[in-house]
Amino acid sequence: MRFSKLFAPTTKDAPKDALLPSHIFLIRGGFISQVGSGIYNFLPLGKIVLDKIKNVVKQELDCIDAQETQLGFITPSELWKESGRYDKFGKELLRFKDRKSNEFVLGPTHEEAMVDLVRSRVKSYKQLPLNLYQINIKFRDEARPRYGLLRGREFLMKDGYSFHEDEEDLKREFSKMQLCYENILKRLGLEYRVVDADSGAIGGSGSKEIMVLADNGEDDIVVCEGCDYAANIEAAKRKKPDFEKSQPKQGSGKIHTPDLKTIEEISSFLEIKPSSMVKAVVKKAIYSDNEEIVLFFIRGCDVLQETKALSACGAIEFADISENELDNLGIDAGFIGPNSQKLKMFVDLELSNEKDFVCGANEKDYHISGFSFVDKNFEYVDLIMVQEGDLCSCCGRELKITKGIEVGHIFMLGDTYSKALNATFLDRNGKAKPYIMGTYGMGISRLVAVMIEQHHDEKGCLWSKESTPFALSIIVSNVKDKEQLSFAQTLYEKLQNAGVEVLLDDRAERFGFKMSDFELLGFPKAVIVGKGLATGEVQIVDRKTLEKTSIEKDKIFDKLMEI
RNA sequence: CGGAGUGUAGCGCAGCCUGGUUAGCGCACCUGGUUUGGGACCAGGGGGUCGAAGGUUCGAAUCCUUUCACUCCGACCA
Repeated sequence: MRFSKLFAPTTKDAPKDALLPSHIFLIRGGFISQVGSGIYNFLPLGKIVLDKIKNVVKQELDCIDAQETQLGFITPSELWKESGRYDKFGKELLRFKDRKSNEFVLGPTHEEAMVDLVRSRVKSYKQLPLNLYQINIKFRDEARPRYGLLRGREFLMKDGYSFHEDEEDLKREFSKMQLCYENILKRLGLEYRVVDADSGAIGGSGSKEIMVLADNGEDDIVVCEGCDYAANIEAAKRKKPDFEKSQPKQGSGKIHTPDLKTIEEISSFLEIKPSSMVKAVVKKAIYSDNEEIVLFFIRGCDVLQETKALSACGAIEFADISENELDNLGIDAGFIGPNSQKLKMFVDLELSNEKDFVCGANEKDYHISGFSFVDKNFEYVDLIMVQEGDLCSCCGRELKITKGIEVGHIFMLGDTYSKALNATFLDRNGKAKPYIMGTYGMGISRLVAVMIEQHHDEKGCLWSKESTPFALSIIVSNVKDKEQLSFAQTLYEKLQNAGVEVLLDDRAERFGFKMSDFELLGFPKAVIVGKGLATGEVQIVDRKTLEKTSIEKDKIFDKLMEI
């Protein structure tokens, strides 16, 4: 490709909306342009990168016998109603009607559509397992699109679905998919972690997220320094710490604590450690058909992890709760305890069988000490947020918290969808049974941004070998110099014939302008054909180090073919 | 969905408070010339229903009302 013909409008200034490096450089380099909130055009350079990443993903998937399909972007609402997600999915699901008033949705994910495709055609265990995927546009009407391609409303995603006769076979496929995803990220040159994840509302028996490490990531992930344990903060576990015990001088029983509501106030008043107290967290849980107040009890020094709390009570979300509402229920905020509680409540797992706590007395201005969980029949679940410095439950080393961007999520779904959609096959005993399913997503357009988020410098992009739009740019320093131009052109044609993806920067611009563009666009290498040519030399520039190496002009072709 | 902000040329902005001929500036763009190893210089030039609708006024980019779009913080994010 000749740069003089390439549609790549680069700019010197960043658009005011762009904050993250990936967003700034993709816009400045003319890779993408914004159409509307969360919707982007891909210009030629962006399209090449997108296709390259797509091809890597496709190649790796085809290697493990997954088969590519393409489902309709627009899905009839019927299917969504059948699975029950039409109402559950919320406002992210864009619904509309056609001219005949038939209802449709823009596909945000395709479990329903894929099950529908398979259910009438796969009726025997002999046809299983089956792994189908597509790489296609998705639309989710996000409440708040942001960060360019990282969180768009319209985006390109690879979504795959596997069908099995039993859980065992699903587990086998799940591990295979994990390896496949890891191979994809290795080929793209990305540093990543596979982390335990919360399965969320989609349910199923287990899920893992593939996180690319990046400072601007939206997710907090917990990683162990000693072993390969890693988890999303929403699902992270820790080794139960050895808490120092402390008792109030007042002894056990009811203690008058006028107007002392917070953990800090009471712990300093009674001269005890927060870890010897029980904290009550009140939430209003919203379900699809009703709502209720739920109490969560955790150790005074801990923090409630909301996602864990949500899955404990099975609610869709938590809403804020006002002092008035508490008053109406006869609850004194600041004095809530687990004892003889009428409301629905959950207790953190680490508190089970522990004793000697100070907690609220369920009476204004009073706390009780000496409270024991021993032999108390509460519902114990993991509720706490892992903090930096907690210890790993696997190896006991320290846990660190770092930022990541979710680029893939793999689920062992089980039969949730196949049951809901009545999708069954005949097993070895001739009995009808719902498929056991897995689902596997990977954000392709998000990966374009992630490449830059992880690999850039202050001047621009740093594309890896598998993702770069061009392997090499030949920069003609002065196109009016006939020698330079003709040497560059000859080299360009030779390289092209040898199958190298090469760009010839033959624009009538000054040297500095072209170098800056090269740095912004981020191809791995450039050859400068300039004034050195008079003495028989050209230069190779390495984008990463920005080092220039002079080389005899007659040896440049062979040298380039080596790299 | 709650809070804040911005819409004036392709991009970045000034003008608005205090209404007054043809609405400015920088970058980009076009023509000619000089230049050519780090985003050149000189000269000339093109490009705007001032987000939209309505109102006040002799007169609106400017004041008022409504509305739309976009951005940021938060909530949310199979």
